[in-house]
Amino acid sequence: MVTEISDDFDLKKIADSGQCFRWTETEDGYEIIAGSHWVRIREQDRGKEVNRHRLELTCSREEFETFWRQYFDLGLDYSSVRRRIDPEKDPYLYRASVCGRGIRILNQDPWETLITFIISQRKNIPAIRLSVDKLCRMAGTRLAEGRYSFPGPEQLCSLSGEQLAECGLGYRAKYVHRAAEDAADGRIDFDRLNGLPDDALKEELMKLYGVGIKVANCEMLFGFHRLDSFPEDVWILRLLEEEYPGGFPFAEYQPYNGIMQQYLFWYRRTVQKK
DNA sequence: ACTCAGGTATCCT
DNA sequence: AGGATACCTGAG
Repeated sequence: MVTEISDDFDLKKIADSGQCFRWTETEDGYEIIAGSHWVRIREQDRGKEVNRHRLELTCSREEFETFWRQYFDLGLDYSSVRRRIDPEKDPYLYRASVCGRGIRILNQDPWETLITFIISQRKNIPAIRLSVDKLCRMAGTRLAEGRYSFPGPEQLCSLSGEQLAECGLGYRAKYVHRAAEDAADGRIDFDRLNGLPDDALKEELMKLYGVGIKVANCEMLFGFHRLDSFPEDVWILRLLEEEYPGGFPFAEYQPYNGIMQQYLFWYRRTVQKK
């Protein structure tokens, strides 16, 4: 099916934004696995009009409307969020947002996101991808040739410590195993967590073994779509130190500080590279 | 060989 | 409370 989108939308920037680890580049687009859904997506007539995107997906219109529309967060107008940035008052963020235009915060499954970001600690992005992929092949459900869903809590529980080690989890294996146990028997209840306000949700997430401030914020932003949460990693910390010595003006951008974080992170990593 | 990676738990003071 | 340190492992 084909759909038209008239808003910021850039597949490559989303893929490189560090929020998703199950996108693989194809000849002319990406292949995405999310939950039990699998799709190939490409943009037709790329680069003609700025905010007019014709996307071709290998799914039915029905599946697009019931799943992928929400996944890509098409209900939020990112260009209007971006226009809140005043180039005079915040030139650094403005530059970042111009360069990062097209990034969107995906709606990903909170379970999958939790495990992925537990794995992410002290790993670079290729290494995260590799571990997650091994985990899916080992314990996920086969969707198609060579494509596996992310394993559910019970599926992950069934793996031995040795098998987890084979996925290159290292010292994170015990965190992943505990999370799988807790989710499988309901001690982690994602529906309940989803009903909590931001501050209570963060508090609950940080109680989990292997989840500190950074992973909790990533889970808030990418797993629970709390768009105001602002993960502070080594890149962002260095950036804040250099560019915002008086502190970042969070009050200006509520409730979308997380989107601003994504522009900053992407700009710093891919444009400035320092 | 060596450092570093989208950090966190644990052990100090 | 806040600071130092160990930690698995793949990539550059």
